[in-house]
Amino acid sequence: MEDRAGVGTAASGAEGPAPRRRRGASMADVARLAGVSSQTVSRVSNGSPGVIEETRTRVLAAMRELGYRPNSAARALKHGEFRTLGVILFNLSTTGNVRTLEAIADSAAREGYAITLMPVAVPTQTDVRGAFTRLGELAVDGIIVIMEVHLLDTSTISLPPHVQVVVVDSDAGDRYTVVDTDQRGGARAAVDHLLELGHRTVWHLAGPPDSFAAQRRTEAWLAALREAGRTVPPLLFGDWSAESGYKAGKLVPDDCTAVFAANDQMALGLLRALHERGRRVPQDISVVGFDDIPESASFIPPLTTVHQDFAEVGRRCVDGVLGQIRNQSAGPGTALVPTRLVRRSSTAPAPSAG
Amino acid sequence: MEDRAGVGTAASGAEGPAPRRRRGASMADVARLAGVSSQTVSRVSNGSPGVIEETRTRVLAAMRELGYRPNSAARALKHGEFRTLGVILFNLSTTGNVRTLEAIADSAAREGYAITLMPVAVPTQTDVRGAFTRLGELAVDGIIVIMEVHLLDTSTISLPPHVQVVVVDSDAGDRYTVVDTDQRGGARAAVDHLLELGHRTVWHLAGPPDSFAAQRRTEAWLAALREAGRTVPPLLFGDWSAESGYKAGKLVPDDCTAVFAANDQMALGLLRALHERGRRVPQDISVVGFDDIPESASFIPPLTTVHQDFAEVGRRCVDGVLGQIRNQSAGPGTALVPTRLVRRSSTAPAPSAG
DNA sequence: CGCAGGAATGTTTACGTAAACATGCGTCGC
DNA sequence: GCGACGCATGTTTACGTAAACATTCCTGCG
Repeated sequence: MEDRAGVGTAASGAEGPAPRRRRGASMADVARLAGVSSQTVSRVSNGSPGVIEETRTRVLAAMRELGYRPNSAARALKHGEFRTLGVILFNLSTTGNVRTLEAIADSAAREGYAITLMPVAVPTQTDVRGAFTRLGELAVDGIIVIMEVHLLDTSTISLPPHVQVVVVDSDAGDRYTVVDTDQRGGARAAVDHLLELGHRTVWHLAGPPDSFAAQRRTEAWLAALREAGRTVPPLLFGDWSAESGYKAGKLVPDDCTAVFAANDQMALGLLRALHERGRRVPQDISVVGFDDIPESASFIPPLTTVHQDFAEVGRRCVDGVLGQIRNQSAGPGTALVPTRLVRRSSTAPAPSAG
Repeated sequence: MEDRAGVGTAASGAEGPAPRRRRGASMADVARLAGVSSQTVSRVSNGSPGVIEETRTRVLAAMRELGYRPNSAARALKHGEFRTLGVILFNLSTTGNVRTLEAIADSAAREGYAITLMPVAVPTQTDVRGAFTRLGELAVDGIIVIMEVHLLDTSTISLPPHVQVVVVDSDAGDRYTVVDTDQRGGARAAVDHLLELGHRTVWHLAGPPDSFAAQRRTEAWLAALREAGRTVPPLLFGDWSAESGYKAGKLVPDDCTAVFAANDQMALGLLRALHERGRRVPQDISVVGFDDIPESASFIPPLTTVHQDFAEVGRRCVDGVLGQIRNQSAGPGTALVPTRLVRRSSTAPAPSAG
């Protein structure tokens, strides 16, 4: 009576209501039903050769009957890998983050990897460390951090060993692999474009100062103006929202003929403010955005903006972690994804200048 | 010589360059270093009682030295659960989906569950089934499907057994647990609000016809008009985008005094079109949106809209799956999350009427 | 002084899978 | 006709953890 009946799928007849196992059928169950060994089931399950057609059919039938599906925990334990990547991010409310996440998920899926999400509500040091720790204990082979604000630098976050990390949009290129859009190049292209159109100088509607992306775009704007020997107008700040762009739009002086906004949403608000003030775009004033969100082609007027290739960023992130996982290779360093200026109708030659 | 040396951490002296194990340290490694049994390490790791302070300290030190972190695959295998929920969704481009996902991730994290993302690029039957299969093999205890279009109904998608499913925004309430916003109630509140303001009838700018949410909002709009005995104007269709709302705004006839848009983005485009046409909102025409996205309070004029509580939806989804996982309970059925009308400045009494 | 009792720690085992090795049987070559 | 080979399948084992059970040792009481 001490046989393995209690482990069987069905009621074992004795000892009351049979503890009705909750876990799914295992290979052993399938093997028993098909009258083969569990190893043969394993071979069928993995498509390994060396199983005669008839046996395979019988095993497959048994699998179907029992609703067998492989236990990935056991598989992961055996293989030493989870085929899963963790993504830490701070919010899902900015276009860039969401699009990047989307691209990461797609790329990962294409490589046969799943994505485990680890959102961190408030980006405090403690929370980030907590997230890293939890992810470290989670079933992931690598981690991608979508880091928009200054954090990794300011403290010694201890990453779990044996887990590879790639960071998006950060300054930590000396310690981690960083994938980022070429913010500087994009911003520079935007400013140069406006200068070439004959504008004396270019105002800048910047994003929040603690954002890496905003910071780089601002730096590049400044550098471009300085190199061209132009006067540098005061900075305007927004918080990425259209509303903040609208507010900033009210502050732009009448003699300003060109504005470079750090993202398309703020540019949208800016356009609205200018419209309300009766300043025609692009005849009186030119506007360039950043991101090339889908809607920007439908703004009034269609927005000249800097296109970011989020899909490519996602792809490189995934390639980066997987590369590290597989070859042990690829130390710290920064990979830049190129941007390109998309010229639409919100920019034109300066009104009075040549 | 047949001892366990080969299993040890360091090189065993013979046979060349020692295969340098890549997996992290295991309990056995920690145990060896601390001079205790692996069971004691387990007890320390899980905070179980019955470990003297001195031993605990020594074990913790060994853990730190080896950079030990528990192997979640082994844990999952032992426990029979992964503490992970899978989320299937079709795109990350609509506000609602993203916000819901965010809420789900937060709720899940609070319950100690992680989220595994499974995006399905093109929502064809095949792809969905594929996603379900892959997720079935994945390390998840339950699945939440964010289903915006008609799919589950039209075929027999076979869900992996032993995995609980909750669906957001679907008609499949007879077969799955469905959590949804009270689309009908919200739409009805919007229409009633406009009728109470004395508008003869209300036009409707609907979302894409294959969207469940759009469909329900349209139905409720229709029902409300019919019950009030009003004439039913022709339907306008958009695709959720501001641009489509803008286009629809050009088609609204001059004698129309009230429009109910199926989401805030389309309402935004609508406002722009009306503005360009010189129709003042709300003096000449009232507009109501749906969703209450953050920006809607900053539209011109601030938009009266139907607030959706995405956080609550996410919470209920997680509660739903976890409930099913834990109690086996909760069969099919639909849970509605209430909506509420937020009155701002885009609605006013009808121009000529009462 | 000896033994009961309990606290601290160790040993065994099972979770489900799959690599490595073992077996058994049929067929082909000489 | 008999052994070697190879193919289909079975058996053993290990992956890392933790429950269940076993052992040791110390304390306190009779």
